[in-house]
Amino acid sequence: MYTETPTTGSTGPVRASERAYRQLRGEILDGLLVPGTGLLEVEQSARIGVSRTPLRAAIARLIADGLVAGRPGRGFMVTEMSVDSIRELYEVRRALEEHAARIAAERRDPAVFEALRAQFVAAPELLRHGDAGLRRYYELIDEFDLALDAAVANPFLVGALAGVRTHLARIRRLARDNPHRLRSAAAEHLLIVDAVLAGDSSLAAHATHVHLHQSLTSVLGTLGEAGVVPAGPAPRSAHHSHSPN
Amino acid sequence: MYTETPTTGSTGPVRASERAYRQLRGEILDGLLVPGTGLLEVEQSARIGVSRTPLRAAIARLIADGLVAGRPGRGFMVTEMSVDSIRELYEVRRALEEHAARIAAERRDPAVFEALRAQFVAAPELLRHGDAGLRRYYELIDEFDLALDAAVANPFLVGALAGVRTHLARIRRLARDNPHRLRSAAAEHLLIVDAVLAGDSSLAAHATHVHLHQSLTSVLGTLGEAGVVPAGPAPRSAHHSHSPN
DNA sequence: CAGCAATTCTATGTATACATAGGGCTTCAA
DNA sequence: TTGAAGCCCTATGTATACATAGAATTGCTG
Repeated sequence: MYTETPTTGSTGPVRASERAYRQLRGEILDGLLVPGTGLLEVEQSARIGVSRTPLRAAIARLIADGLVAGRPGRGFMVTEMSVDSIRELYEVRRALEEHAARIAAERRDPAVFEALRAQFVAAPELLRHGDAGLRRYYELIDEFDLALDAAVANPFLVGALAGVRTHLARIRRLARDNPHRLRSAAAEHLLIVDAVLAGDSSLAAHATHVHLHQSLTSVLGTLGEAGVVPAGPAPRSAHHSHSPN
Repeated sequence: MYTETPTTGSTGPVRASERAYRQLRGEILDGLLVPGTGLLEVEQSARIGVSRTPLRAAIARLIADGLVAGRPGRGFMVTEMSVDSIRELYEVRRALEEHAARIAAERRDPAVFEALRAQFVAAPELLRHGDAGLRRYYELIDEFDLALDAAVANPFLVGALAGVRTHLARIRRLARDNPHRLRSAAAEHLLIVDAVLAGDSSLAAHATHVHLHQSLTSVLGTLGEAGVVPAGPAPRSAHHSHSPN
């Protein structure tokens, strides 16, 4: 309460670069900044209300996240999400999440996954409660991811998964899940949770594989119906591509 | 010798931030900047010969790479490499490289891996030629990695692997490989190449698993002999940990 | 009318000056 | 002597002014 806002609560760091980063990232993930949009430093810094310096820091982080690509001389651009890149993303996601599920089954805290299990059992009911239920369902997915992260207890793996999930958020927005798919997904999640609870690492990995296969199939199906860019020139270099040598 | 050379050829971008990034990254990977070293902006910018602005950009990239961690208020620090973090790194590395090997076996260009095969067959001979041979051997490993990257043709996976390999370079420096281990490693690589050539994705994955297991065992053995930090407080967050929400 | 080249304009890259926050040290009091 | 409180100093965070490179446009020439 020393500044202007009384008590913002948990929003501790009010650094300008942090604000710029969160706003731009949110807008890209929400699709407000359409892929291909050129990000001009002066324009964006004026819009967000920060100087060019913190905005450059924000853009640097977005480039590291793979959400923004810098053209050689001319400006920056929100990266595209082609169907090919979605396939590629799921390829990495499978590798990481299968491994994470396998490890989680070995190291999990039973109490946490018992609680998750109960919620996934109730998920189909949840999905009958319109938009609010849908939001709650996605929160449940986030809790599941967090529980998995805590179980694997591996900063490298968690970091890699975080990078994948970033791009996943963009895809989730493109492909509007239908209720039927969501109910199936809940059942698949339940199986994974059960496997983790039982300490069955092999089943956890295979169930994750199946779930991601179904998820990708659904996403590609939705995108096939709608008019999404069918192939695209591929988003050069997903993560940071600063090759030092 | 990079500064005043008239035409360095392929080294196009002479941006100050790029120079600072490469120099700092190289020094961290080579162990010149000991883990735990505090990086002061003014000090480093004066030493490297750039202003604070490009140096901050360089540090931002190093943070994204996981080589540098920023303390809340007070400065930056070269991240530690504990034995635990090495185990964690190899856990991710196994997941990614097994998957990459599996995919490479399906999509590889036979000619490329034929050439690699010949070189790995000749590797044991190479390792009898002292330091020059050793350098050539490591170049061969790099060629192998590049061939794998080209075969998987997945920017996301390649990017994730690049991140892992960055940290691996630091470990490689800590754990001086003995000639016996290198000969075994060459044989293991040969098996992987053969599996990829044969299009046997399952064998490629399993051979990679075995190779990485042996590699980790060797590294941990070497570190056990020498006096390396046995556990450490774990390097908080390997990759970027800017949680937006 | 088409192609090439020079110029200009724009947006990034860099440097520096200023604001601010956090930590360490000193000093005073109990 | 020890504890705490306040001051100072240092290092990061931010803003702005300047340099520079690349691209598009426009004009000229064949």
